[in-house]
Amino acid sequence: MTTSTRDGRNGAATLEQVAKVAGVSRATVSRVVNGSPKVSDDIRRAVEAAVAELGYVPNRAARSLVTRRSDSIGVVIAEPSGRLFTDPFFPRVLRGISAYLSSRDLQLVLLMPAAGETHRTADYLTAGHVDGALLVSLHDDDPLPGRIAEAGIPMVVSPRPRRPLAASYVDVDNAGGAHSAVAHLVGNGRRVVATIAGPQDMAPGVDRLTGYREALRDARLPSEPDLEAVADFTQEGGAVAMERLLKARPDIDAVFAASDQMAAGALSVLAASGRRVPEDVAIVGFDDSAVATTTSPALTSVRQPVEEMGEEMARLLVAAVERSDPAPRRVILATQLIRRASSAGRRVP
Amino acid sequence: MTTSTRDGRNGAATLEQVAKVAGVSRATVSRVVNGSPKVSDDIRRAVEAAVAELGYVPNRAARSLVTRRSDSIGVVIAEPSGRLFTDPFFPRVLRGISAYLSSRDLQLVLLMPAAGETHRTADYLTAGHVDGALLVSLHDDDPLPGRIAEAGIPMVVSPRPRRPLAASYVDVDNAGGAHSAVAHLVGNGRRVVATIAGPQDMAPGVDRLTGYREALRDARLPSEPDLEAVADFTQEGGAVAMERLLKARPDIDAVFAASDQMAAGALSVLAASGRRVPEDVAIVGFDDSAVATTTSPALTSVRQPVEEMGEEMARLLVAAVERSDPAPRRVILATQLIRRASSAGRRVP
DNA sequence: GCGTCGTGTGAGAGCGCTCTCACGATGTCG
DNA sequence: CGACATCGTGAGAGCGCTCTCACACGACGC
Repeated sequence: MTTSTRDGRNGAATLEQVAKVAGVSRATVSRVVNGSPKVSDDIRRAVEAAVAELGYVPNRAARSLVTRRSDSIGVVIAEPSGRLFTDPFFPRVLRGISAYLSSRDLQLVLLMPAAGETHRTADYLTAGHVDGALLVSLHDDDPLPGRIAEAGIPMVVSPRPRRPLAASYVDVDNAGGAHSAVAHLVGNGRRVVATIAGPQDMAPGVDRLTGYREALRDARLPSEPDLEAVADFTQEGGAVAMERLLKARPDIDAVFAASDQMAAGALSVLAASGRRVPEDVAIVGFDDSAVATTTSPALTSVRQPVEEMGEEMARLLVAAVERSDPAPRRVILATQLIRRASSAGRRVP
Repeated sequence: MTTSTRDGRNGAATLEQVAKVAGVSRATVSRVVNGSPKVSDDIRRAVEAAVAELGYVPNRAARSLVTRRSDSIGVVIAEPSGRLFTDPFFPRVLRGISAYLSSRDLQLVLLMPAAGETHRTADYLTAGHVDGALLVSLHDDDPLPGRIAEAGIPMVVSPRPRRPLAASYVDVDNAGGAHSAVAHLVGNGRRVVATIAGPQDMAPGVDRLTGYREALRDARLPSEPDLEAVADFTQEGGAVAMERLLKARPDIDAVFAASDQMAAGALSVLAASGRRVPEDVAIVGFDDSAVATTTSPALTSVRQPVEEMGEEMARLLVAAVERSDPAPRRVILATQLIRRASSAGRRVP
């Protein structure tokens, strides 16, 4: 290392300077920096030495200008879907996304549009500021995916969109997770298994309900409307749903809630009604969030590989951007049932 | 609107084309787009019409290349500080940051470096890819702020750094919040008030402990080492600390925990020891996170204006970038005590 | 020994924008 | 009525990079 090191930003070295130091042309330095194979070994070494000496970092703007790629990916996290404020789902997805993008030297541009900013967000994404978009947790009626598809920008969404959409998606096996939860309850001797379902305008809500029904059918238990209450993934919603269920069917001996938050709400209602958990009523949640361990008793819950989802989304998107491969792909990740006290033991008849 | 609309990205209109349609020069269009005052009204209108007609959006890369500004801000969220996975603090801060940046048409580039990537992150930030940096929740020994300061990149950190640092910061009034929590407990007739403190290598941990001590002093209650246990903001840590406290001082009648997670851990230990909350022992948490309402009883907690913190950080940073004003500023936001069942009522002596 | 090819390198154009500077038109003053 | 500001506009350079194309050079075949 000699005298000249990078000094902040304004003194940043340019290709030109590296070329002069290495005694080659600008074009050759560019080739080395971009890993072109058609450079002789000795020249490559000379250039690399010059790059190191000057602390050269390519100017992204200049490169983008000519390549017409921004080397950045937009990540859209939609308006507070309750989830935003109650469990650390988003940071974990972002971690997964970030890990993959940074390994590929891509920028993660985060967009958290407020309500009513859909238009603005779509404008931004379609203006060529990003090479692709990752859409997390949109509602089914959001016009964003449509606008992006129209503009021909590659995208990957999660969860599974319920309307047909020419886009790749990544999701967890919601139905399978619900199925395993209910099978677990039935396996413990429960016979009157209710569910507090999530909102039916999002795939996770729908799929978890489907999984519940299929598990009952597989266990040859009747699936009754009385045993199903739809709520909104929140604690308050879960509490209200539980009250409704108990009123209709006081003989309930197990509950599968489609989120931990709703399970927590149900728990307080069960306690208030004088029922013991898990002795009288067993309960299983979904998400395996922080809440699951703070309730008493702690919640059995379905864990999803959240970071992995983010990583997989990023991987699919980058592949689509690079190969400009329009064939949509689907990735479904497995869930895992985490057993805790809320569904322990076996009911004594 | 005529035939020519923007078609995705490649067909994007350029200044040149807008100029031709409007019948003026490229320079004039540039002036209009950038809001220069020295353009006559009729020409301005003509240009604006042409811009609308062509759906013109300035090319960020080209602009950056000449202005030598990236119009983007780096936001660094450090390695899982526990907090990342247990409460929705980060999404909320990000929301605040995002809201302000998008109002100023600035890109939010998110960095979530994994352990050991500090060097890489610093390289990125100092390479001129961003105009400024927001550092959230770093540990005191993180070398990142130093590197950034060295490179002369504007930055704002949160929480308050404990080592002297020539940077602006935003934080909540941790000491004040803790003080109000303890005053509340004392006001309810509690006399043996313990605390489960946070890690002492971060300002929030230190400041909340300080607030606790000051409140005891103000209430003319003795501050005893026996009544203080340090934990790590997690539920497990809180449980262990509570056990330690009970062993040393079985007569404890109130606990101030520096996080809701720790309060939740303490709650389970108190229950296991046969103590009733709030009748025998009252407890107050900090953060007012989702956990606070799922425990039983629900936790009284100190609420912090998280979104506001993010917004304020962004505001300070943008001001520093624009005015290249190196004078560090400090902003401390007020907290609010949210009363719930865990500290209700009054002890019957 | 001359054409032909392949291979590594350099010259140069140009990506879309901003910004300085020059210039013509208009207004102001002595 | 000429000298001089003032103001709005246009011409043109140049930001740092990539990429096409031409060229020099050695290897090869006839």
